[in-house]
Amino acid sequence: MTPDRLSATFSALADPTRRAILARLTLGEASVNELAEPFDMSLPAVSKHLKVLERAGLIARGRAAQWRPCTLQAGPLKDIADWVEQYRRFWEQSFDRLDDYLKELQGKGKKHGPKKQP
Amino acid sequence: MTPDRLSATFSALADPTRRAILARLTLGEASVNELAEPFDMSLPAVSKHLKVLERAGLIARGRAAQWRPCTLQAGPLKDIADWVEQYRRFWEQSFDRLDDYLKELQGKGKKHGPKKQP
DNA sequence: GCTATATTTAACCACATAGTTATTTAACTT
DNA sequence: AAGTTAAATAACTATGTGGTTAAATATAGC
Repeated sequence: MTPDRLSATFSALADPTRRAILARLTLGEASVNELAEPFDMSLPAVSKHLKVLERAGLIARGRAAQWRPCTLQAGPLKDIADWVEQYRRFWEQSFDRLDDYLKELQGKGKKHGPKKQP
Repeated sequence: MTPDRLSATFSALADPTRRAILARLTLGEASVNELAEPFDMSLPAVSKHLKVLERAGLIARGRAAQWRPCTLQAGPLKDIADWVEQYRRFWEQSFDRLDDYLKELQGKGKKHGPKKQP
């Protein structure tokens, strides 16, 4: 089965090495050797990570002599942002509940705090 | 190695079945059977997906008689939102460039369109 | 054409993932 | 106690992932 784009993007982001590569690319394009330099890992391993990022549409690769400079392509990240945005009210709601709880702890003197079902 | 929380979250979200389960849980808590119903998949398979979601902190499981109602826990999704937000300027920049390009195509008569650095 | 540099590909290994069916555990019902 | 329902676990299979080392490819420079 060909995995959907969103799955491919989440999957690509589920690895700290790949996220670090993306972070590096926010500073500008870089060669494979430059990208590999910070990692205690062979070059082919990094090359594989780049292939995953490329297939997810998160990087593009140019050609300049024997170098293949990589550049960040943030399009799929917008998809992630849009997807997760659907859930915003749920985590804000959680914080609201925590907030309510803390307020209740502080205001012990008050009756009972708000109830959901009276 | 114990994978970091962000990796675990991205990894959990990289599967369309699990994302569908989370979507279902936005409507309220549900039993394992209820969650499994839409999928052409055995119950143990769904049970495994739930375990992945639970270990990523994306759901919590209660107890009510022989049912284990699942509820959405959106906390880790905020981490995703915060992480991806770092990259917003990059996808907006891409759209800006596309926008500039379209404007340039339309306004052929005008001098050169607005420059970033004057 | 030869050699050095940059990168990819091939072949392999260990382990994780996503699914299956069969069995087991837990709690309710009668 | 026996049976039913809900869910998890066990045991297994197939495939994917992340890493390795060694070999192949592509380009630049002499």
